[in-house]
Amino acid sequence: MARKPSAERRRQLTEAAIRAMTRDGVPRTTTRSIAAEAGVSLSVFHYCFDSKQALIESVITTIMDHYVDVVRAAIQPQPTLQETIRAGFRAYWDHVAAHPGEHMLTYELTQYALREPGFAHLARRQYELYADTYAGLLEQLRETMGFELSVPVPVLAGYLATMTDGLTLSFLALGDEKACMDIIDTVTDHVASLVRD
Amino acid sequence: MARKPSAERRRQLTEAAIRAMTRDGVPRTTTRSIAAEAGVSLSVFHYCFDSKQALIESVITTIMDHYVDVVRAAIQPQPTLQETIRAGFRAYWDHVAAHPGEHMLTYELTQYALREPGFAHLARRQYELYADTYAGLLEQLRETMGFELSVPVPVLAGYLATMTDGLTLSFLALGDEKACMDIIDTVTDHVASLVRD
DNA sequence: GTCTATAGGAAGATAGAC
DNA sequence: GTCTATCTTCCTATAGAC
Repeated sequence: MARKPSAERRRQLTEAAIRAMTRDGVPRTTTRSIAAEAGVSLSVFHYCFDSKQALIESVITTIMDHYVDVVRAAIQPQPTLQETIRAGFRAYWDHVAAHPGEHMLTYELTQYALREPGFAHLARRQYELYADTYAGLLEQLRETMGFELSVPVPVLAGYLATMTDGLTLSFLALGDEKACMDIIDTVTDHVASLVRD
Repeated sequence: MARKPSAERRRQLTEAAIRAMTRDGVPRTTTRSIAAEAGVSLSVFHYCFDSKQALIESVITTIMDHYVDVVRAAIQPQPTLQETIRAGFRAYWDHVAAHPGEHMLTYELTQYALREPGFAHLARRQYELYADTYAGLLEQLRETMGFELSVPVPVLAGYLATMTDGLTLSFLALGDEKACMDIIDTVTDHVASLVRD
């Protein structure tokens, strides 16, 4: 195999791990299967990462960045807040339907982080990031569109983040897209009712 | 060890498995640790269950029954729908705060069921049960209190189930009880606004 | 039904040559 | 930096005596 600098190998192994975990689930993904997916031998793995734990930490931070990009890309300002929320949910939803395994993986990694001693801060950061991303977008919309909310921005952001999370999980378990759309409609109507011009 | 009928041993092992999984997480719980927790030898385990998979199926169905009991016990009719929802969330919340590990376990088992071939129906049944439980309670309240809703009962039930699920996960990751209460207040206000006498 | 003992394999991590 | 070969440990599951 061609010699590569360690940093690039680490990226390569992290991406391979994400593919393997998406396909097989976190508990069934072994260092061997990751090395095979990356096309390198097992000892290359341990040359680049001190342990499997160290790789998983790299996977978690990488996945989190991907996830925030998805949410950020989904939310594009529309004429009204209600339309923005609805379009945002819809765009996010297309991503979930197209890549369910990736979203399932985020839940598995959250569970892993909550169980593994010393990893709890990663789960916390993940959920803070969700809420902060929504809060930033709401704040931005509030300024450009000039409306007021009858609920503090951080509370509404937490509400939307929680809703997104619950809906995704429900869809992964039930696969009932229509039920999710009905709920999204209820939520968007609710958000619209919180706007005061 | 005293001889016991197989059915009782199965119950004993299932309860021991739930304790071990709550403590150690699903992936780290081995047949050995379960047998040890139950105070029996490893071969007793395999005498009662064909495989580890068979035991986990027993664990999932048992946990689901427990969970529905918790939700059902939490929701007691109050003078108004809003108060009922609020009191229900609060009672459910006390259970989550008192037994976070148990609730974390339900998510781990959902993930397990979604990944394991032939177990997907268990995850689906679990989420159907959540929604059906809420729908039954809403229907019951609607009849005894005589109100109408501007949203179909199944949709509102799905909304509440999704919200419960998302909130629980958020609490497990962040541990921010106040943020959850703020969101619950927003939700209860929302539900109240859907009532038409 | 319950036990001890063990088969048989797969996991994470390392050794040492190149 | 990368390889093959191996160490050590732990797993699920079974065999066979009592």
